[in-house]
Amino acid sequence: MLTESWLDPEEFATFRAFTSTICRLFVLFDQELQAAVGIPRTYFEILWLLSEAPERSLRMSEITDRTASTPSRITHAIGRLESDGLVTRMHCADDHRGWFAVLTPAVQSSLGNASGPYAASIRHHLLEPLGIAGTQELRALGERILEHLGAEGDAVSKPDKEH
Amino acid sequence: MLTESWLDPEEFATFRAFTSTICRLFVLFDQELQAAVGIPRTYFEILWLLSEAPERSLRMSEITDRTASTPSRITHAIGRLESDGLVTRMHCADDHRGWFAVLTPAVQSSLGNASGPYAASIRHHLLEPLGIAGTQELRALGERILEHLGAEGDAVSKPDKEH
DNA sequence: AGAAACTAGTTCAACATTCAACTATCTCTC
DNA sequence: GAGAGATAGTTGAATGTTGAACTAGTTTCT
Repeated sequence: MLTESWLDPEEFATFRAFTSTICRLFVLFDQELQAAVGIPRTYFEILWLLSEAPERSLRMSEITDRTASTPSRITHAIGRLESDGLVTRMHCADDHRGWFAVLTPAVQSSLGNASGPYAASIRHHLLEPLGIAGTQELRALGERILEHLGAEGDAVSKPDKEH
Repeated sequence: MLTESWLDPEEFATFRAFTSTICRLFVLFDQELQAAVGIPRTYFEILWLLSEAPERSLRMSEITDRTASTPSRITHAIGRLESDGLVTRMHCADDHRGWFAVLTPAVQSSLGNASGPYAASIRHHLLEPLGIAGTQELRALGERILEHLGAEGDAVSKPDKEH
């Protein structure tokens, strides 16, 4: 152990099992999508969000928030998706600082192939092994953590508040 | 929705809650560690592994496995940690293809500062909101998924088996 | 109206990750 | 013991991510 204030074995085991599982799942999903569409999972999540949005479009900042990402990353991501012809940018009329990312019609056909296998992979590697009960448990736990993160508000973005 | 074979709302909600929670947690942990030691979380995990290992050393391949990573990534990571003076490489006597990564004595003091806040962050953002019962549930779920991944063996590495 | 502060998004450079060769060693089999 | 195939790890180029500095538009306050 690195210090005496380290996690106790119980906590440690949970953290490890948790993160290691996630990492392995993410790797699988990434491979699946890379093979199917040639884009990373994080980029596919953006297309997914857009596909559900009204007008198939979202503000850059909205994408940033919903993907728990950063403005910079989204700028780069949309840049690449744009040059792939999957997305276009549209200037925002209300707020001239803002931009919308809009799904192109082309994307519909080119991604139909991807979403099926991706969904299958999620079902196969995450949902099936858990079963219905486990799936509900997992969702409840995830939501509890998220709630807690949200409740802390700005304290989260300033970790030095802890001391 | 991108296609008719997409996830149903229940499955969708679970997957979203799950991944979004993880991403947010990982971002927090990353910031914490970046501030404390100036290395990414994934690199810190390697140091953590090494600190627990006998002789404070592990084979490259062992690190690859335990971090659910790739050989290339570990090579690069150890390369950086080495040039930071946190790790050294030691040729493996038994198997001349192999190398050990060994924690330097220097690292003990320089990481003592980091592990405390990191542990606190894990406790604060993950374990506390769940409570003891939730923590145990989470571990059980993680292990179930992992078991399933393991059970599939090589089928996992060849996703085209699904069709 | 005009300055200060804030917000949306981009840019650039440093850094991390991936993927596909590639080298070196080991193991198995004939 | 020689050759085929497997395993351990590295390399380098392409790609993705981060963080700080920046531009431009918007709000707020007086």
